[in-house]
Amino acid sequence: MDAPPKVNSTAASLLGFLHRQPMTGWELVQTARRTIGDFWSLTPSQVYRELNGMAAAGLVEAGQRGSRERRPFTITATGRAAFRAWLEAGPSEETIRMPMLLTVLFGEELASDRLSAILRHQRALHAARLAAYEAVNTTDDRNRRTVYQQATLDFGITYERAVLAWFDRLPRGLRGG
Amino acid sequence: MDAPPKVNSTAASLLGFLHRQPMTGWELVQTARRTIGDFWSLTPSQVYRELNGMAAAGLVEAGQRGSRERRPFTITATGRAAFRAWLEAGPSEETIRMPMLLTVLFGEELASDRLSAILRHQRALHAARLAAYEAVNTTDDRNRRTVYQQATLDFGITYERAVLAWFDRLPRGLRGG
DNA sequence: TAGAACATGTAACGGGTTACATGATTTG
DNA sequence: CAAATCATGTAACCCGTTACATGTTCTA
Repeated sequence: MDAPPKVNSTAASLLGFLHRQPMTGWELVQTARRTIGDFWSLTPSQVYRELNGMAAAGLVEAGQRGSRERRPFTITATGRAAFRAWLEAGPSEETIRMPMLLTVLFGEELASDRLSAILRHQRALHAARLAAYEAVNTTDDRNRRTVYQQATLDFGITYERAVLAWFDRLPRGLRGG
Repeated sequence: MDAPPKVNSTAASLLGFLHRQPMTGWELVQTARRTIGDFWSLTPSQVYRELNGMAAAGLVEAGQRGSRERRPFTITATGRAAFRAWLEAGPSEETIRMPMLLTVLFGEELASDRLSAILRHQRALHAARLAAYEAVNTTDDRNRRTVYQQATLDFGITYERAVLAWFDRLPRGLRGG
């Protein structure tokens, strides 16, 4: 009857990965980078801290230390319940923070060639990200991805294409010569 | 020769607004919500804390308290230098955090009608945001907006349209219905 | 004139970021 | 075998969020 402890999205994601098998902190870092890194950033520090916190709260259990101080964590029944509660609650509200748009908004204070140089650089970063997504999308075997994984990849591609289209529709004054 | 103190994007934005005239914390909150609120969230608490910090660092100066404990802040020469340094440096790297995509990725753990209900709700939120942007774009006098303001508005519209298109291309299993 | 909304803050917490430490393993 | 890199963490800081307090002005 006790409600399971509330977890944040980072902790919940770790619990999600631990459903399949026990993992060490490092393995979780790698898994997270690979599977959610494109839309949910995290650092090793966070992972180790969350694991300690979740162990204290009984959501995971630490196993025996192996070589190199490596310590596998196993999800508990409480951990599964906490993950499920987080998932059922639906996504928390998206907080949009776009540093580039701050630069654009205050752009009149900048020399116009400096602003357009900054924007061209930003465009290149987005173009590179799009290329990476499309490479994965076309090269890798599609059947290796679940519909859920494919949906997140599609989001990335759709987003980056839209951003590039925005760059290319900027007035000349901002886009540069 | 002394490098100006480094400021974060929130503090820098406040300095940007203070270029025109001295403002109180509350006025800054309103101005920020109105002009950058769509792509840079901030709370009154942050504003008051940043103002105190910047006053201690000599970037702004607090004026006489007026009625209702109201206290106007004026930007200093150091403050202008710090703002300029922040602006010249270009935007910090965008950290993308999309809680909704976490829900999608772990979606196979959810009952499929629950997932599609969540996604339909999210779609409605984005549709509402797009409608609000487009209302501003078509109703308000375009000549009241600088090219910089128009560019950020265009970004919002482009982004929300792309997100809606993504929703509408999801496989039936995720979209429901 | 009582209650609502406005305006101005402080305090505490949560969690993301950065810096640092240290032993294990790999590689030149 | 020395240097680089891997792996595992701790500590401190920064800053966004939430909760709370309090006086002021407006409105029914």
